[in-house]
Amino acid sequence: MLLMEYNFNAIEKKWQQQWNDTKAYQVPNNSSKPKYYVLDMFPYPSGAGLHVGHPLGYIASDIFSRYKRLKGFNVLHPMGYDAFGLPAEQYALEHGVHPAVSTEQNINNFRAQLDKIGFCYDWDREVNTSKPEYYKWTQKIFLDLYNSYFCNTQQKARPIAELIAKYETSGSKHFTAAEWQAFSAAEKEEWLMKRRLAFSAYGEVNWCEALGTVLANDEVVNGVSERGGHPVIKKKMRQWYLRITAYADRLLEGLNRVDFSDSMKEMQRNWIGRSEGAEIDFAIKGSDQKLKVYTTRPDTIFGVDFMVIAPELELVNQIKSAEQAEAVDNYVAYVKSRSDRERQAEVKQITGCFTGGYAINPFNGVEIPIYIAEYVLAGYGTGAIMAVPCGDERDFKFAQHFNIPITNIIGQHFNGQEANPTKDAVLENSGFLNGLLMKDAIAVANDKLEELGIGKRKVNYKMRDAGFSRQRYWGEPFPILWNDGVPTAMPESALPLTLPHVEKYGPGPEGEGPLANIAEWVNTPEGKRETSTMPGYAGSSWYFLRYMDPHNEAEFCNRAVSDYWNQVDLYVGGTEHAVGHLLYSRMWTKVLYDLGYIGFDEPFKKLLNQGMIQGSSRFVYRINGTNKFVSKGLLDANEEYNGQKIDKIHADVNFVDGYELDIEAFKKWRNGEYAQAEFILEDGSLYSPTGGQGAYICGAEVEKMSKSKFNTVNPDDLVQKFGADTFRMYEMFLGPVEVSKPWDTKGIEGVHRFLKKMWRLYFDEVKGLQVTQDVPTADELKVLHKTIKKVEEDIERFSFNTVVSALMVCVNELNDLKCRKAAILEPLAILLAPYAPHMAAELYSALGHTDSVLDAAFPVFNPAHVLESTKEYPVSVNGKLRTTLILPADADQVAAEAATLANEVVQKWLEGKTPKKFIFVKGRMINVVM
RNA sequence: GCCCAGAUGGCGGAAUUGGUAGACGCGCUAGACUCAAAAUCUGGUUCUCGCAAGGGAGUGCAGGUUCGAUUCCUGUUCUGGGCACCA
Repeated sequence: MLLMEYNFNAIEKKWQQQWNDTKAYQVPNNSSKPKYYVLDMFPYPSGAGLHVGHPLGYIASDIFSRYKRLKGFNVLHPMGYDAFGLPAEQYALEHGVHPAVSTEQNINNFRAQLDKIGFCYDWDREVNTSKPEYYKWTQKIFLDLYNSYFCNTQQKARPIAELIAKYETSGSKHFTAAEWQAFSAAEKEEWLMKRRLAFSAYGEVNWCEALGTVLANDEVVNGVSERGGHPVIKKKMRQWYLRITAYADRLLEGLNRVDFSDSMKEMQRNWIGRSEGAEIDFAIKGSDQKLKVYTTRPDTIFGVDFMVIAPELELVNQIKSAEQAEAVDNYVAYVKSRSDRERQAEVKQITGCFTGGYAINPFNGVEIPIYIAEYVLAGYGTGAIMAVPCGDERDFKFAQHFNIPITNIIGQHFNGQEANPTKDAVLENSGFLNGLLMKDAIAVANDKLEELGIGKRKVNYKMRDAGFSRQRYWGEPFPILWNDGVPTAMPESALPLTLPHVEKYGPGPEGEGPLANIAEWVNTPEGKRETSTMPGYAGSSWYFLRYMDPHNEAEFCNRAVSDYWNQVDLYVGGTEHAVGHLLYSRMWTKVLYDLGYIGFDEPFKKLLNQGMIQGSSRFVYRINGTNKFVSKGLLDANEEYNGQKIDKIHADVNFVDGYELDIEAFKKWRNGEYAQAEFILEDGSLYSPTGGQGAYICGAEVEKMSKSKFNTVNPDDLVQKFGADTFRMYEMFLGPVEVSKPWDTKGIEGVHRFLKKMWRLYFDEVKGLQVTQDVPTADELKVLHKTIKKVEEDIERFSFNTVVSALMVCVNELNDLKCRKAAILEPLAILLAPYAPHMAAELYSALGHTDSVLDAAFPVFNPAHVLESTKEYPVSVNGKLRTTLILPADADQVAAEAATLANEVVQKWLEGKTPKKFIFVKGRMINVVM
């Protein structure tokens, strides 16, 4: 009995213990082996714990790490926690539990769940962004950002001290050295703030007056607060920002040097949104003010029929006419209640308001009405556009809606029914641009604008500087002190500035963060502390560096150590971080590189995106107003039962077997909420606990996996029931890692059966180990080497699901061959090791090894074993497959043609005619065209 | 609305450079073993016509390129992700 059957519980416990005891996953910072760094996007430790969707990427990266180790690499594969964030604070608000306490509990829970799956993390390197030992360095990097500026000539970050020195000796284009020296501290700081990489400025936030607090976009639903449904408006507040726009071009350029998917690069490029155009100053009728617009199409300037400016611009108040003032004010108030998203999304419903003001076209003197409209955002370009309805669909619809006459500058290219955004039309009605092709006219128009001094070429970015402060408690405090509105940085020696303990998590006065309520913390002899905290992405922008040197108390990461580990070779995570986290961490890396802390300026060499695992929800159907449930098949096409309305209710997937409801479990669910319910089964009979064969069939839908939909599946239960090895393999077997797919627990038994079947190649349940030392046959070697090739190629291209299939095929074939030979089974155990490390270790040691399977050598493919002397060709006639033909592997076209035409099936389809064409692709196929 | 991605049997998926569509697994089904059940094993399983041999159709939808298209191109529908304070 002992170890003869596949006792996964005992095996997994034994090897996890052993690997723990021997520190088998500990990774040294120096090694004669080549290095390889495999990183997962670390998790936010949510209170809901892990569901089966979370480990998908972790398992993929774990397999790859183990594979690389077998291939002889020194592999860094760490794990940690992105532990600051809003949910813990929300939980604190609702339940009074301190975020530090709930976060620690959640981390312990996560850790226990992760450990069961058998990952090869070096836990000695664990990081936790909410620990002072960690955020000390987040604060230090913030100070570096604060104390640096982006030098436009060198195109890199430099210490701000260099800029100050320059100002002192030679001034700038805005002031002389003498003027600088005469500035007050506040005036100096005002100038420096314009250059610092981390800077303070005013920006808009979601403000909820009723709650007295700033809300995250997440907390605002349809313009009102999620909690309480109070109105939310935009309000200006002092914020911290990171000057990521300074790095826009380098962030674009760096994309050419990293291995991300094209779509991921595309998303980042679109986010950065670089465009080349012109800024043009329009005179405003009856005013000295200028209206500055940004356009990528200066060639269309004679087609401008109206201007649109962002409602929040100060200019609006200066140009609105007396008659339009009320309408303008009402519209501005309306826009204040709208989110940026809403403002751009609802194109069908056109809104806007005429200001009563006019701009003057500099080339023909035409008066152009100025409108305000929500679709123009203040944050992009100059916050004002020149609208050309014949060339832009949104402008066209706007013009139609407000009955603005449309000027056609592209002749027959414009049909009056819709705009035509072409650049290939010849311009008409366009003064000095007449007769030019639009794409040629752009440069001509730009030259003219610059010559006349009313405009200039300008590169614009859609990307804005990143908001870096939150009016929250659970984040890194800023090492900043304020005196009379002037910030000063704390010295690095004073770090970490630890987060003080609070009892209440509500907002401070004026909507500041909760820290503002602690007077003794805020007020110091050196000044008032900054009361906002850093956002979630602060700690995650550099964590991959801390893993390299996690215990260093003198620096965030030693240069020699980061030189050794260098870039992350493989980074695994979801596409939802495409533009946020990935851009921020790329920017931080570039800054740290510019300042000489590290020797590379792109953090992630290769990015692998894992898809989302969706939930497969199950529904039960209650007849409306009763406590009676009806099986799915009894519902009619309108989802009604005998004309009665039904309530569709989520049932917990964990007590539905396939589609069949476990009625007794359902009755006990939710404290017996449905204990008294009656059930009409699929066969129409009424359920009774004692009799009957009938079943209650549930409905099913694919939805996001979420607690509220009762479709989450906990990995712990599956590991308990089938073992970690089965669980790991099944997660991979589900489909390609990159693709989203629904979870269905049902199939896990197939993978489990496969592992048992493989086990029985080595062990007989009665006789024990059955492996022999006999010399393998050619067939057996062919099966093995075919598998080695497939497994290696597929892991290298991250096709983990097909590796599982290949191993299944291999075991099936060896089983058919009744192969029991160590020469075959030992390499096979090593092939299995990255996927099912526990079972592989057990098999490997059973074969007599005292060394660890973790450090075995990956089997080497030998093509000699898989050579074929013949090839079965598919033979098509007119592209339709009609038969197959076995030919020698080295057969040439002449031989193939002779054999094909002699074939009786081919002759039948040729009906005695001579084929027009004979296509032969060696090693592939034959096609006869007639 | 804008950006990105996806769609193949009852289900998850395979087909790596345009070359035998449906590997592998689930489910279903027939059988073996068993007093019975579980476990295990063997066979079948895209749809359709046919007793069979053998045809026909088929990779969201509509077109196109090609000797040949799941794969390339154009258009279109639906689904998922992101859109700047969720992480």
